[in-house]
Amino acid sequence: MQTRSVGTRVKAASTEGGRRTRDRILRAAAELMFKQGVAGTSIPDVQRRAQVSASQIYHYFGDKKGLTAAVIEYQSTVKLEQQRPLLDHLDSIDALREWCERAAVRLDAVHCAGGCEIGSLASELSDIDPSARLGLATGFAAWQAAIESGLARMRERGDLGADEDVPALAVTLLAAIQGGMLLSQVSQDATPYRRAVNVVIDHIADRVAAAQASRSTDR
Amino acid sequence: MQTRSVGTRVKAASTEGGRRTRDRILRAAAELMFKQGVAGTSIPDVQRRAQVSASQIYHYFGDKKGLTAAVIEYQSTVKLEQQRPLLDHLDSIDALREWCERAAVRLDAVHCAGGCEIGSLASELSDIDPSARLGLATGFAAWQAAIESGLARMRERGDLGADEDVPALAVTLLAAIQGGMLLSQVSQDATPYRRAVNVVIDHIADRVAAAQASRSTDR
DNA sequence: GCGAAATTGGAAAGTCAATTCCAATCCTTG
DNA sequence: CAAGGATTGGAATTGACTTTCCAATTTCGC
Repeated sequence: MQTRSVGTRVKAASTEGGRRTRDRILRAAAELMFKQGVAGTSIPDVQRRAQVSASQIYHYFGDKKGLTAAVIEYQSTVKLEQQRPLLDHLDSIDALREWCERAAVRLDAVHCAGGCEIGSLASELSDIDPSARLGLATGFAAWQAAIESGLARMRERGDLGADEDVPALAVTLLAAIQGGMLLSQVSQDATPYRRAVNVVIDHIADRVAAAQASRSTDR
Repeated sequence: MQTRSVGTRVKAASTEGGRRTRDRILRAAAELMFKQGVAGTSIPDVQRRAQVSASQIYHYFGDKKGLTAAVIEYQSTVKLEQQRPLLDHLDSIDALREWCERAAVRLDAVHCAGGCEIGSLASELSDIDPSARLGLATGFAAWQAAIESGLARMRERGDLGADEDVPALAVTLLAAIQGGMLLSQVSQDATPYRRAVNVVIDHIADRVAAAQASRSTDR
């Protein structure tokens, strides 16, 4: 991963004020890139939003690519941490529904603007920025791992049959979330997201019911 | 930012050569915008690719927004027509699998670059170009309608129970396709797409099996 | 074949973004 | 408090892109 370019002339903030500035820039850039896309966000845009001068941005991030990379990492980790309490307990149908519905409420709140923070970046950057693609792949992997680990626990516990393809179920839920958010973004209505996600969870619930049935048959 | 602009100074090609030029531009723009995004595609890019001068592009499309709108319509109708034979017969589990696998093969062929022609445009433009969003919503609606009509036929036929929520199943499959393609694009591996789509089709197949079971119970 | 309309080439204007640079100013540390 | 690095402001450079414009040139209807 020769993350290139970023290695150039990037100073880590070593003073308190510096750290706050860097943070302000990062937040502003993340918000703007989420709302308008990376290409639609100019450095002057970020300057205005963060109330900083150009040199501060270049001082801390090197160039726009470096800033973008930082935003990707920021979104990946921040969104993950925000949901940590929920993510760590995705080991029941109810927990899955609750987690997905949480996102639906957020969609409602913003009238479905922007879609998924990571998904939007992924769609825009995957094909044109290899190092960004890597970062985004890592972000998605973390998400998928969280879902998988919940499902795996359900399987160990016997809620799911030993033969269930947990990775496939996990990736399907993630895909439904991403695709559902995209459809909701385009239609400006969270219904597609809710439907897609709930159908997939219904399917998982069916598998749970099947496991239960076969268990009671066994004895 | 109303739909305007497109109404401005756009000449329809009235001569044969003109039509071919317009077409060449449209194809070039569609391809480039697919591969590099709309923002990443400049007019000079399109000029080079289509071997035309700037004035020809502005002559036929008015401005970049008009060109983008034309590309959206082009992708919507062309992709739909390409798949027409399959789309009109999505009324069996096998047909659904065949249709989705067809797309998977295409993903393999391009190493998952670009994702979905409509989905990529949707993600990039939905939030920043209202008229583009409308066009994309129409495009997605056509897709969804095709899936729904196949499922509806299965329901009429009794393959699916009368109580099945066909629109929800259809939107879920569409979401899995879109989300799966996104995940595949990011990971450069068609596996996520294949898994997501097949799990959703498995679910539909389960519903078909359930309908069959309840039918044989009835008699 | 002739005139009008369609089509085309290519230069040029105007804008704006990315990035660099240098001179201030601030902070920390000894 | 003085040196030196960290941080900041803002102008200047460079380059690309969108769009306009006008002068050819071709094509079509008659």
